[in-house]
Amino acid sequence: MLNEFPKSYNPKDSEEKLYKSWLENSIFDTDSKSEKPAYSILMPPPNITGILHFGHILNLTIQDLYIRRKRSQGFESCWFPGTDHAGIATQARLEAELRKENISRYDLGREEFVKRVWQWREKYGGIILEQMRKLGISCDWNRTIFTMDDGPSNAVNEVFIRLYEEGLIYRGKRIINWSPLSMTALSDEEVEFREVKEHIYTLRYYYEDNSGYLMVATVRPETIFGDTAVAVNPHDERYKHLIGSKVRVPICNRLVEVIADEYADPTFGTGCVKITPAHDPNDFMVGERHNLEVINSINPNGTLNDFAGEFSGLERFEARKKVLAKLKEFDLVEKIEDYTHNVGFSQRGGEPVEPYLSDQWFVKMKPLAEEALSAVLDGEINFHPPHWVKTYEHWLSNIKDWCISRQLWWGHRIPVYYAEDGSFTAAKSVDEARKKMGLNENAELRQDEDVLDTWFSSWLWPLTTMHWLKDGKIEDTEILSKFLPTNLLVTAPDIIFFWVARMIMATKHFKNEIPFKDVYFTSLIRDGQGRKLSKSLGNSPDPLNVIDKYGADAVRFTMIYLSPLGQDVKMDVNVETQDIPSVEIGRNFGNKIWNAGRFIIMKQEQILSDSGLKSNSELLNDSELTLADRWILSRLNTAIADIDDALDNFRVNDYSKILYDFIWRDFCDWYVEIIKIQANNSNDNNYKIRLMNFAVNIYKSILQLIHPVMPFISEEIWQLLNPGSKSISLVKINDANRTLIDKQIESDFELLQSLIEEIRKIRAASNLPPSKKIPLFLNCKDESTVNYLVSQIPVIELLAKCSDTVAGTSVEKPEPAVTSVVKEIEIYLSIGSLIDIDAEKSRLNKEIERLTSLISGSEKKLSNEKFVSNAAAEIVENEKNKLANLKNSLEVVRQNLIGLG
RNA sequence: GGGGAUGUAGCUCAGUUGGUCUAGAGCACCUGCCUUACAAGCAGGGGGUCGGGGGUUCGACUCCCUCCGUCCCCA
Repeated sequence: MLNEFPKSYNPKDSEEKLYKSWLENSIFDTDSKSEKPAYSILMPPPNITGILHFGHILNLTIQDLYIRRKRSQGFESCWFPGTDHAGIATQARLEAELRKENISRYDLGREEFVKRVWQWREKYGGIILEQMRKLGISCDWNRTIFTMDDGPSNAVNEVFIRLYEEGLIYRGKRIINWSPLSMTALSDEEVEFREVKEHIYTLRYYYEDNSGYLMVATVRPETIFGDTAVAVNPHDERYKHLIGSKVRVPICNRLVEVIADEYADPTFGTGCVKITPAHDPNDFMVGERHNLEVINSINPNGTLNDFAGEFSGLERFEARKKVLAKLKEFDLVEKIEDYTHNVGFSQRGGEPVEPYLSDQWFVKMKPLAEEALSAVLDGEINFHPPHWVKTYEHWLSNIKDWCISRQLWWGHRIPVYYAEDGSFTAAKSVDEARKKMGLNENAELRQDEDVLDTWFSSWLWPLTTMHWLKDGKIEDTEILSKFLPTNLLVTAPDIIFFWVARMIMATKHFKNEIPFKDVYFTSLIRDGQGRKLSKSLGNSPDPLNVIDKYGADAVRFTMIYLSPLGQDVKMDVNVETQDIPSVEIGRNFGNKIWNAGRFIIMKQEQILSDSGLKSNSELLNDSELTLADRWILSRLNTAIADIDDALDNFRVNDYSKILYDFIWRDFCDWYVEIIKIQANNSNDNNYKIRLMNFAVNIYKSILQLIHPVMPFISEEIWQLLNPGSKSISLVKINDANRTLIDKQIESDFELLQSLIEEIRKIRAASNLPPSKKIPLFLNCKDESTVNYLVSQIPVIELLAKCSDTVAGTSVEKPEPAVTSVVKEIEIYLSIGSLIDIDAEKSRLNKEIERLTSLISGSEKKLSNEKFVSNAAAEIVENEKNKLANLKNSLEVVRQNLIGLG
């Protein structure tokens, strides 16, 4: 037995073995034909280039917690896993590999390149899912999908075509966010704004007749080659006379008109602003209003083009320096000032994005946004914490069209076909396109070169995971009718727009259904200094190492324990050792549970072997239940009810604290100690067996309660207690039995606890060694208290290290003694010569001081007529009782002090 | 500039509709214990004018105003 139950829990021995057995026993598999009520969660698909980080750990733990809990409550509990293809990241990964071979994707050609990406994906794309298994998560792996699989791809095509036909997808020439590094368009959401310290340059734009110049301020002098006007505000008196005249763009000497437009802010800079329609979204709009020429002077890779003359081919920031030098050379710079402003950076490559004029595909968002907004505002979908609703509402109310085309090769190629005359249509195939366009079957058609934004497939996740339009036709699958809407989505708030909002849009629009009922936005993980975990700061340990050191259960529990709803999680990170020491909380707790189990099992076996009796499953009779037995039943059921409440309201952090306090404080510190007493004080072996069966039952409930967050250790011990059982998660968990919750018993027990704690305190204050048993005298106010305490003498004596207890209503104080009073029970410890009179006097004096100040506070309150007349009768009554109690205690302490001489 | 969150013990946080006793817990710190489930443990202790100021109220950590600090999102 001891082999099976080492002194401390070793997760390494259990985790791999148990996970394997769960898979072998198909514990996580689900059946859409099941009669059981459904519960489902969609896993936010990690991308195939991803590796596990602490954000995932928190996120996955919360999902697994709910899935496992619902499974044990008898639901058909299905967690849908999968991965997304991450267009830009994956393509970049492969291009980096190709660079090592000294080739580019153009050398390979599109078809070959895509083939290589698939090969890469086969090899590495599942790594993150493998890593996730180390955490013990219980998703239905049979249902794993990948956004580039045929099913999801068919759905993407179908959706694109439908939206196109509804007029919700259109092609347009617009200024979009361009990534010069990835050489593709980005959506607005993929751009991050950061404050950057730069300069503002005031340049001289000479009048046509060179009689003077206009001062024009710009932060981007390298874009002058695209200037096609200078704007002033129509109400700006300084420049009114110049409107309609021409000025000379520095260096290139092109003449451009001075135009009047409200966009020019008279209070900013000189009040004159150069207009470069191809390189600034605001300028573009000015250009449209004034019908200006649009000159694109920058190449897709961020270098200047031939419009820049001698600067052609220079990278944009390099070009800025060179252009500036030239401007200075010609004395065209009026002044240079420091200037701090916001610059957009690509979330992917990290480089500043280039506002870029190009043909792209867009989704018209307004009509989709309206449905999505009302689903949340009307309470069909609930956000936790609810304050995210405001963010959501703000975004949807100010929504702009979504740029969905990407100039990449890896992704869903846009299902649009162009004829030679430039006309085009969206279709599932060339043939269908020809038919739609009324062309003969030999007509040459060219498919759009671009692919779709990865999120254009992710937003269909609630549908594609359930095989909607897998074949392009069937919209109502058995899975959908069973599991949609899903119950819960757990995600980081930074993808609320990218993904959450768009899934609501798509599911509403295409299926007229909500994708999920509740959305839990997880906390951000930060280090001890409040910084985000990041590779470059080196404060982001590999979760797999941490799991390896402490065990998956410890990591899971600690994360939940440290993560309050709606607030960031701070975890101390030791950068040198790449350790997270606070995971000890979870490890220690796991070990505590382990040892409590170890004790109960060992005790049970010891009783059986000592008595020679056979084990049975008889429990304690009602009449045999002691106060402590009833108390632990009451506490257990209180804990179950509280846990239900916490989890129903998405307070996972409370759930972990309820468990921690109940298991450690109530069960281990008090109940297990009392079991020892109850077992040792009885000669009835059959009673002892019943007692231990009773304790084991409580303990099994504990395992079931802890299982959602600590699946491995709970399963491991469950197997020891129930040899042959397939899994703890297949055993239905009981609801709270509220008839066993007894507040009177709890308060009786609290009196016992207070008494024991008070005795321990005065023992400690008198430096009495724990090994020394002290005779105890208790003087009580009434007979019922005496009777109650007498019944608890074995417990008091053992837990407070006392002996020869005398309890009564007129117990004399022994001399010399250390003394105290708690809840109107006078306590005397007869310690003879061990007493330190001076120390005892000073302790009592301190106590008198404390009580006196409390009494004066209470008296003041009660002498306030307004308090007595305004406050609720119950409150006043309580205050009076409190005062009486304090006065009584004070009197006792005073007498005790006098007694010391 | 707009919106949101947050400020309670050295650190991380609880504190439910204002009165429950004397503001709690974990970690850290100090003291004493290998009390045969657990030293990854047990028992005890010190430590807070609840960010500052004002207001409402008999009574404010809790409600209102204002200021200050920190963080996030959007423009």
